[in-house]
Amino acid sequence: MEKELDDTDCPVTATIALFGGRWKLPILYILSKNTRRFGEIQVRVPSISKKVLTNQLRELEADGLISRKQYKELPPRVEYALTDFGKTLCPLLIDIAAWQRKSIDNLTKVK
Amino acid sequence: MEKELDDTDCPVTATIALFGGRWKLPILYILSKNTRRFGEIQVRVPSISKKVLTNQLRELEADGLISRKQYKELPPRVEYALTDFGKTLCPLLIDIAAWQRKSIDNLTKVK
DNA sequence: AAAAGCGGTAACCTAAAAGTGACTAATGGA
DNA sequence: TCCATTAGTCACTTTTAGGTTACCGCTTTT
Repeated sequence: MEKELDDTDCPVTATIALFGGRWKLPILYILSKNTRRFGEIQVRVPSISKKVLTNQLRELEADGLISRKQYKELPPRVEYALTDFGKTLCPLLIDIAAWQRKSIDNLTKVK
Repeated sequence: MEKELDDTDCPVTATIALFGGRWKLPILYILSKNTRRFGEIQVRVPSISKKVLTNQLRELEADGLISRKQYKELPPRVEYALTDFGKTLCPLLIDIAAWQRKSIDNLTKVK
């Protein structure tokens, strides 16, 4: 049997690396609706800690999906938004949300 | 500011919990094309160990996305397949793969 | 007679991720 | 005068995930 897929050519592995973190998709989903400040994101993903949120945002930024704009004020103000590249994910986010709504019976049955 | 989302009502969080593991989406993708035996899956996800593969398969099974059929033979034969519920994910898998193909320039640029 | 084949499990260990609490900056308000 | 505010960072500990090796059962092949 010859090998068909590996880490590099599997068409979903590279993608999952981008938003596979437990919080990345929720964060992207939140930002797909509005530009948000750090604290606003944190409130909307309640069980995430500052440290982890910072970390996830940094990775999303490094991957070019979100932008970070820091205002020179005190107290500090930082706004996060989807980049143009990040916005290309929106249809996917919508599809995922739609799938979840259709599947909610199965999802709750399983829990 | 009132809270709008939490872990339970965010429409993408529950979904990411289903296939958010590093290997789950690739496994589902493989099974979307064929029913596969344990060893066949392992060959197609080369850097995964038996232990982790077993673990991921058990979780996917517990979540109702895949089925496990064990034949009473020796050496053992076990076949994994998408359940009907799991099959409802196929369009999503296709969309994700399509997005990745369109975004490959950005993805490689970032790396 | 010995080894390979398959689909695991068990025990053990390391590495990565995540949680926690304290700390910072400059300003506005009580 | 002193506290609250925001978006983090730092140091430290705990939890989790993952890797590694060895082992199993029974039949067929060498």
